[in-house]
Amino acid sequence: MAKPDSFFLTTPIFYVNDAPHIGHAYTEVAADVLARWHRQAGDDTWFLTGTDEHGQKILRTATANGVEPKEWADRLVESSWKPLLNTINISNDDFIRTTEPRHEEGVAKFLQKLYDDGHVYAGEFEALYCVGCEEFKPKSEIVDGAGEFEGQKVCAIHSKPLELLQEKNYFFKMSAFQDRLLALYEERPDFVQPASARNEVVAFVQQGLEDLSISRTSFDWGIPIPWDDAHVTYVWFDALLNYVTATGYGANDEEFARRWPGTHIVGKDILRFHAVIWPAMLMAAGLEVPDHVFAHGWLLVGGEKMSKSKLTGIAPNEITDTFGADAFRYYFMRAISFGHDGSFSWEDLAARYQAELANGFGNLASRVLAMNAKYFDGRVPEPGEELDADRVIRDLAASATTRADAHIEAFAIHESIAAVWELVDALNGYITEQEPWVLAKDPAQRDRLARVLYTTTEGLRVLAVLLSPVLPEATSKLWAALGAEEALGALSAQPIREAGAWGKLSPGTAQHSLAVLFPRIETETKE
RNA sequence: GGGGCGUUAGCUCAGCCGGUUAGAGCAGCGGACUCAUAAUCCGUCGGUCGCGGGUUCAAGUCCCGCACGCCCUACCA
Repeated sequence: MAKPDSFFLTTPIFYVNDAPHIGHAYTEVAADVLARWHRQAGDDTWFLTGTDEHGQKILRTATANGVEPKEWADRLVESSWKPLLNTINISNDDFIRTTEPRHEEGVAKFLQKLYDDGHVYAGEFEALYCVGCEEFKPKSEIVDGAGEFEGQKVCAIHSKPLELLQEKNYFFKMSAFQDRLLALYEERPDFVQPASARNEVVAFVQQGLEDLSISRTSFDWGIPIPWDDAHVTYVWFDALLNYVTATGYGANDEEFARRWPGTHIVGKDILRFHAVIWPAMLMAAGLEVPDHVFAHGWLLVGGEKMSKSKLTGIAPNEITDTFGADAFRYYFMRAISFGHDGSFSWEDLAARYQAELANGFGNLASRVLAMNAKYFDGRVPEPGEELDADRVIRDLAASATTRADAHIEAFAIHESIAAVWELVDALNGYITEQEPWVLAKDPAQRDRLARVLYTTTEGLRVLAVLLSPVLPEATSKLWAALGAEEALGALSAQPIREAGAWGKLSPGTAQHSLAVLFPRIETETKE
């Protein structure tokens, strides 16, 4: 059992053959925000991501490009996937590739363990095979034939009849875990989240589980089955194991005990692998099941699921080139209820950037620092007596911090940001009501002016900390401008759950000029 | 075929176990203010809560039916 404050978070590993699009980036950002929050809260955080590099598809494209599959994977990892993490500012602690020795050795150990314990047997895998595709087809790619193939099953891609073939495979006795899985979902209602995802999983398992074919012989780009090297491991079985092979399974017991079990963030399209197959595998191996499996929704573009085949796929840098990584992160985390499908549109992105980031938060920072510079020589003012209006802000800072943390704990990232944003809005309103520029004209109101600006400055300090997991770049600039870097140390070292405690910035602290955090972006003319 | 989800202001969405005149943000309109990235603040316009029945003193909120959209119904990562 990992320590109570252990927080091990994962994303699915990228299938290297894909082209990165905002769906991949969305998963990464969500996980990154959670990881950054927990890390800054002082939890023993470990954030893992990586790449899935085996399987027939990769072998095929590599061959088509005239290179070895490993070389092909190397190329894609370096040219596409690692740069993606950079583009959106992901703070992963580790990056595992399924072609690394630590993974291949771990998978072999895991398989051998299951085999030795009688969870694996040799059997016949019978399925419909497409000669055109040169592979067995999943049900989703099998359709009823028409015309001359009326009454037959045909390949969805080639529209040609499929052949029923057998292949000797090793099977994992997943069916034996049906009752234990159902008991798991029952006893731990938050194991699969959100509830809608849990319901689907329960309904699925209740229909009855079949055993899972976990080896292939028709190609060799994969991890060999330890006791029979004529077979390679089925890619999903291989891929899921990255979560434990990256944290020391079978190699570093201390590290493994420290990290596992973890929490998985996945897209709802691969929920079943993580909420059914994966826990069954772990049970068979005598390991703990994950803490949570959280399925997020899809990004909808024009009301449809985003996909590259429909030309709705958008590369993350198309957005970050114009709006920046912070805006990318903020937009998807704020505008979409985490766990639900969400609509993406350029109009909405641009509108929120303008209204919320530029006019709301960015401008707030500008006006406060400008007044400190103008009225207090660029230093944190020595505050006068606190009045009710000031106390309201202080209380809100504390309550927003508490609520934001609770929402993160519940994977409600959008709610967390909304709670923090109440402080942004309240500060803008407070400034307008207190009219510091009027106070500044009356020497008798000097203390009052100082209190008002002290309140807003502390408010900014709280915001910088609370928003740093979502807006790492902008908050870092703000932190430096507040003078907090010298006075309080690095932003990333500020305990986030205590951000709302008032009075951290001492009067007299020297501040610095702040470059515009979110510059206005000229509205593009639509063609 | 079976199962599940969704349908609330122009747009994107909140509305928990049914209970005062259905909410937010954005967009629109009017006003205030000037510290600030022509930004902020206030006010205001705007909804047959998909349709039809039913239960109830009371339904967006529970039940039944219908329409439209989407998802799942096992080995594509």
